[in-house]
Formats: sequence, C-alpha cells, structure tokens
Amino acid sequence: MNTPRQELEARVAQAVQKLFPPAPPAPYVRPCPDPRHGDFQTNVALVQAKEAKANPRDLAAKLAEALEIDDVSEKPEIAGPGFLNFRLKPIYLAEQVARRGKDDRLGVPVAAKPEAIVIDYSSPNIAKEMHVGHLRSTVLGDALARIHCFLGHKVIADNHIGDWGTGFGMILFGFKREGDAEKLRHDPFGHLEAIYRKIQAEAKTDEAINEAAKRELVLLQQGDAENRKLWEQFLKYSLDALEVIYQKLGVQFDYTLGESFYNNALPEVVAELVQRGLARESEGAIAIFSDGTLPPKEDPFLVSEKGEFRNNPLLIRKSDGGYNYATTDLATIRYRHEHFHAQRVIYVVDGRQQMHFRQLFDAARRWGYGDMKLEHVWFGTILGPDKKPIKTREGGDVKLKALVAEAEDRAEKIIEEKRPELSETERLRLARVVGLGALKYADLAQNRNLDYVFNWEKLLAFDGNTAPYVQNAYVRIRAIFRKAGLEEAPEASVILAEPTELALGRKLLDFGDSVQLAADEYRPHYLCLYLFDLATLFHKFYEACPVLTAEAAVRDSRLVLGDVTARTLRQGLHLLGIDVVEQM
RNA sequence: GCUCCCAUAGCUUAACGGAUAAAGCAACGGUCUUCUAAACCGUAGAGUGUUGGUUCGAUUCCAACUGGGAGCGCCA
Repeated sequence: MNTPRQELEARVAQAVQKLFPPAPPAPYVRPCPDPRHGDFQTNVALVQAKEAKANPRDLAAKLAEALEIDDVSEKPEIAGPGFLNFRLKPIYLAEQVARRGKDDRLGVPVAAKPEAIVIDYSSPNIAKEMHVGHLRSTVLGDALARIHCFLGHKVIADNHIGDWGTGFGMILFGFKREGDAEKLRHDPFGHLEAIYRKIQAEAKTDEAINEAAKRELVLLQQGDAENRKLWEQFLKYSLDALEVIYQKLGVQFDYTLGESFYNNALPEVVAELVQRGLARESEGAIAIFSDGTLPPKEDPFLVSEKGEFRNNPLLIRKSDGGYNYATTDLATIRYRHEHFHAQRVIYVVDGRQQMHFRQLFDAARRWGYGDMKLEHVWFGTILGPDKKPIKTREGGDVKLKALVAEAEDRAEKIIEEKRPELSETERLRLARVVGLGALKYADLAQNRNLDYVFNWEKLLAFDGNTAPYVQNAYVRIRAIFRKAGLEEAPEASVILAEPTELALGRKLLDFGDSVQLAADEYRPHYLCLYLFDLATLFHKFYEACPVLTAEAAVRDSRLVLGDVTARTLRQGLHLLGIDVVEQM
C-alpha cells in the first residue's frame, strides 16, 4: 500500500520519464510546506527547465497535461515560478483511510530491500550505575531498533557494555585491598563505583598505585585466574542490576556482547592489522596511521598544527601490552560482519566521539569492510546547571532509576488530582505508563544533535508536544468505543465531509512517510512531530464532530476514522517505546 | 593552533533548497447540563548571530567572521 506521497511520486516519475529523458533525479514529490498551497508539490519542472534552458511554467504545464492522476488528485495547479501543486481528492482520501482500517500495518510499506542491521546502543559501564547520561543512547537506540524492525529489517539489538576497560584495573586493585563480597551482592554499582573513585583519586597523586592498577588490568586481560574470577562476580551482579532498570524502561536487547567478549580476538586482530601494513609500532605502542589516500583535510588520521599536518594515529595496543577500545571496536566490526552478516551497523553514541568513529570507520574500510554501512548516529550532551556535561566525579549526576521514579511520582500526583475515583493499583499502573512515556518522549521529540541542560520540568513535562498529550488522544477514542459498547470499528465506508474530518483523514495517510523519514535520518523526532500533529487534529475533530449522536452512516464513518487514528497513535508510540492506556 | 557541532519569538524547539518562518511553554482573553477540560478557540510575540556568495528561490548550500560547546597519542 502506497502512501499518497509515494503514489504521486510514482505517477510523476512515469510522466517525467516520458517527457524529460534523461530524467532528473528523484524524489520529485514532497509535502507542501504550507497547506494553503495544496497537499503535495513537485518542483521537477523547475529543475528540468534549468537543465533544458526552457521556461519552467511551460514545462509545468506540459507535465500537468501528461500526468494521469485523476483518481488521486484534483487537476494540479501551476504556481509560482513553476511548481505543480496537488490537492488530494476527498474520495481518494476516504478510500485510503478505509483501506488502512483493514490493514495491520496502517499503510506503512515494508522496506524494498530488507537489511541485517546491528544497532549498538545504551552501552553502560558495568561498574557504574546508569545515569541520565545513558538516557539518550538507550531511548534513541531502542526507538531506532523498533522503527527499523517495523520496516521489515532484520534488527540485531546489541548492548556493547563496558565490562573490560582500564577502570577495571583500578577496581580490581581496590577490591583486593578493601572489597566486600556482601556489599558487592547487594549494591554492585554503589560498591564498585566507590572503589573506583577512591583508587582513581589515589592514582592521580600516587604513581605506584597507578602502576599497580595497570598491572591488575594486564593480568585480567591475560587470563589471570583470580582476577578473572573476581571480574566474573562484578559482571554477574552488575548485569542483574542492569536488567532491573531495563525492565523498568521496557528496553530489550538481542545480545549483550560487551567489550570482554572480544578479548580473545584482540591479539590476533592487532597481528593481522600489522601484517597487512595498516598498523605499525610507534613509541612502544601499536597504531594505525594515515594511508595518504584522502585529502589531508578530510583524513581523520591527520591533524593540522601551525600549518603542518601531523599524525593523529588510532592506538590499538598500548605500550604496556594492554588494548584500547579502538581494538575492541575493530574486533566487533569483524564479528558483526562474519557472525551477523550485518549490512549496516548503527552506533548510537555521544557526539564527542565523532573523531574516534571517523578513524574507526576508515580503518574498517581499509581492513576490507567497506561494503558494510557504518553509521555514527550521534547525539548532544546532557549538561548540568553549569552548562558542563553532567559528570559522576562532580557528584552532580542523576541516576536513571531516580529519574524514572520521579517521572512516575509526578504522573501519579496529576492522576490523583484528575481521577480521584481510581484505585491505587490502577493509579500506579497509569503513572508508570504516563510518567515513563513523558520521560522517553521528551528526549525523542527533539533533534538529537542538540545539547540540553538537564531540567526536571523539561524532561517530565506533561503539556504540549509530550507523550501524555498523544496518549490522551488515544484515551478519548477508546472512551468513545467503550461508551458505544464496541470492541472494534464497524464495517463502514468513510465519509470525509467536515473540515476537521478531512484534515484528520489526510494526516492518517502520512504515517508511513513519517516512519520512513525517521528511519532514513535516524531521527525519531520526525515521528514525534507527526504523532503530535495527528493527536492535535484528532482533538479538533473531537471538538467539532460528535460521533455517537451522529446519524448512522456518519457515526460509523467517524468510528472508523477514530479507530484508524487510535491504532496509528498506538503503533506510533509503540515505535518510540511508549505504551498507551485505556483511560487516564 | 587545527577539526567538528551549535546559533530561529521572553524560554524550549520545528521547518526533507521552495511560496506570507511553524509549534509548545510562559502571558493575556474566552469555552464544560452534551463521546474524559491532561482538551478546544482567540490575542500578542521572531524575519532566522554578522557579512558576502551560489540559485528563479536560502533558516537550509558555500566562504569569511562573531559568540558558545566539544575533540585533538597510550581513558572510553
């Protein structure tokens, strides 16, 4: 089932092939930015006119003539310098809404070429409780996984946890000195983090401790039995505790292959890279350098200093024999290629690591994985009140657990006020869905590239473009069905007569475009925007058009309209990892 | 020093190279005997940091500049 845009795209493409060979590049049809001009527009006449040095309005007229779109659109209007504006016919809109009433996918087409896509997100450190800094990767990655899965791709959600880095040297050293098995069991994060902080502080001033910690790490990486056993305990308790928060967040992974999983492969990876001439020894370490194939300005292995380009290598083995995360990342790329046959890997990681990923991706290309699409889907930083990234050491971080609890708490207070008649059980259940939804939505609804200052009010807002607003539209529709005593919409034809009916019906058909756009750009905020618009149009329809008191044919049509709207809202929220409730 | 990111209404943001730049919040004024007012309607509020360029057309692309942030060899 095509979206209206896709339908018009196909029709325009057909006419363009005939009229203007060789055809200018697609896409040709986009939504009108201003609905007063129509529903969709094509500027292909303008593009072609430049190419052919012809009058764009004449070409637009020719194109209008050649188009076969009577069943979809009114006669297209030539406007401005040579646009063709399309206005969808109400009868077409009504038919299409009715078709979506019978379609589980609500008119969202399946990808023409499904891919195996690894999505790498969340990636917490097992020695540190998840805090607000992990929110974006987790929520964004989960939404992207759901969206790509719905589009028919084979999604492999992989939590690349930090269970192996330098920090573990310090933790092992500290745990041996003053660790407590009981504390570890009851509060793994609290205990390990306290040890880590303490040793880290000591190591700053005491070189002997710094060295000792490094030795512990090397021992661990070389398979020392005692260190290995301790580490396995850290891992087990930490994973159990992580599972609790993921459960609460409603986030799931197909795999949790952390850094340690690749440990055994690291020497071999380094050896291969050296043997193939990609990496070489440098100052006791082993590193990948520029191969000189890129222009210096674009080469991630070069940086300019005082007009001279100097090397900016990617270190894959430290001079003490330990490995860096770049090594693990390279081993991970190979594994994902060989084991998952991934055609695409999406890294949902903080934007501060852009340089690292540019180097990593280029190294992977030179290593022979150039046919795998590697995407760094980066996001801005959550800042503290001082406009600096929220950091653990400053003691200013907000635990993810606390954030979720606060969200539920605030939601509960509002529910208590608005629906005092609800039982406590019900109230708590609603608070969970509404509070968590608001929290996730706040992060998803804005452009991921922007930094923002952490703020309870912003993150837990319940008005405006928020999850509760969208959830509420769903609730109102369900209330109508409840009152009517209906489980589902009747078999009925759709009549779009009132302006608010037309606007709502029209919007419903764009669901597929919005999901596709969110996927193409890795930006779920497009989907949020769509759902907010849809909910707004529903609320307007709800004000203007009584459903249950309307005469039979109109009533049934409005029930269908409501049903498709409800299912679209529910599906859309689901793709964002947000649930709905039947009442709120 | 170099590289990357950001700059739009009082605040937070949107705008898939297009037409008179769009929302939410906050402010002000209306609407519940009628499917849940977590709603709806209305008023006021910016010409997109600056200067140029490309284009029929620029918030969007390019260059320079200003301001803010981040990154740049053994942390991840």
